[in-house]
Amino acid sequence: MAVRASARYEGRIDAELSLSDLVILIRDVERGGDGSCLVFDMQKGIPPRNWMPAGSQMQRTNDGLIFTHPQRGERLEIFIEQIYFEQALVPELGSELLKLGAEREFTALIAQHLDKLGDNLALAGIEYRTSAGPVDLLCQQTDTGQAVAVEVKRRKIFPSAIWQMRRYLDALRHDPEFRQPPPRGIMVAPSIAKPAQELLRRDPDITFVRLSYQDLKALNQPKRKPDDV
Amino acid sequence: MAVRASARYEGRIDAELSLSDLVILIRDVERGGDGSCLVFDMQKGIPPRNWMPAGSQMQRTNDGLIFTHPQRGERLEIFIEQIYFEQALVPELGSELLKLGAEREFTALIAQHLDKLGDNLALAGIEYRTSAGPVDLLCQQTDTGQAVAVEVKRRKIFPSAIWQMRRYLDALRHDPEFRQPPPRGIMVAPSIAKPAQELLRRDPDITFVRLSYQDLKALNQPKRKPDDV
DNA sequence: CTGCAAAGAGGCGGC
DNA sequence: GCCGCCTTTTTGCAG
Repeated sequence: MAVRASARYEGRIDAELSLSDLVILIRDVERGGDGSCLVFDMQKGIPPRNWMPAGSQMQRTNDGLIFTHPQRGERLEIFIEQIYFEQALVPELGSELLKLGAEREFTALIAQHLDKLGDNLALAGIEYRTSAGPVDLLCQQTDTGQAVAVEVKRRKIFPSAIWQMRRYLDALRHDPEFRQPPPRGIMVAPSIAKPAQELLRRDPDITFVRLSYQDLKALNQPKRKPDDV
Repeated sequence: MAVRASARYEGRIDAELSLSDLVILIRDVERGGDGSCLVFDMQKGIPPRNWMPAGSQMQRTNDGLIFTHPQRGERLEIFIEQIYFEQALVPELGSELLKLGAEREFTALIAQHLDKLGDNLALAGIEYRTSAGPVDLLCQQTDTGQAVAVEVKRRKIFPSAIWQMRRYLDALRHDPEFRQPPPRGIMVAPSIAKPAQELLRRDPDITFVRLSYQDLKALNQPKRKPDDV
């Protein structure tokens, strides 16, 4: 549905959308949808300007449309001035999305290439759960038995990630299985912000290894020469 | 545009979208759009299944559509099996969205009601920048001069927010202006998760004040009785 | 530009 | 259900 309309949302915040040219996607429950509604600017923006969650109820009025979600206390009113076009249809085939290269695969690849992180590392656990949360990879030095927590970021590392690692290490220091010798940490990411690097400079327990998903994928596909495209 | 199609995205990750019933929103630059493209499942989901950012170039092929964004190294191919409908139009009126009740307003309201956080508090700064990041509100005890960092969350507090506060306090302890007497912190939010509460129980420097945007709005509009609706 | 954090975040997996 | 964390996060803001 494409319209010229304004809108008002009340619920988790209050919001007013000015009169503008909009595309509205309605997932009508009666037509196999989940009861959600999305309102987009026709010109720009990835996120919707307004929306209602799955399970909303729709009412048509003289002015336009009203969506309500009583359980969540949300309400979206759309005041339609002009309808450019409207089309209803019943979807039959749902979609499935397969993603490769998200953090899970990145972590799995690193687990296959622990030598890139250092010598004598053996995998002790994936998503190992500490009291401070799950560590992406837990390794152990085969020579000393030292636990090595590995935190993988697909994007640039910021200071909060360093603190996250510090919490994991602190939790491991209270874990009877890994407390001795004192554990250390490795941050793996394609890049690191300067303030985060400064934190590491003063922290003898945590190191940074620069590695991207592309780097690791290349290791698994070593047959292509660099000039092949 | 509503279609039965499959899609393949290559760029920041690799992704494959199965053959399914989809709604495609194309912001064609030639028609006043920003060059972005959004692909939605007709049935469900707030976020798009696939998308391309603003500034992408579109090509029509026999199979369907190809979007490329060379600068960002992204590519989205859509293989169309059936077109349910297609409609092109030129948007004329862009939208503006006014939001009330987001964290900025919440923080501003708290600044007007510091008495709700404790006695003898005076505002020293909004979004006060420490070396660890900006503190929402910085206050000072008028009696002792103690700095009081206030962190405002519009939603439930989780442990990471407590650690965020600890970093701010640590930064303030190194700030010549506020290091003495040792600063303390107040977390303001409508609720707090149990693990976060447990952290606070052991932390004498940080306290939690339960307060929601609705609560504060009510304080500014005290004329209505509770039974008015 | 980088750094940093909010978002009406949504969505996923684990417990 | 709560909790923790990732996201092709996007968006906004300040230095």
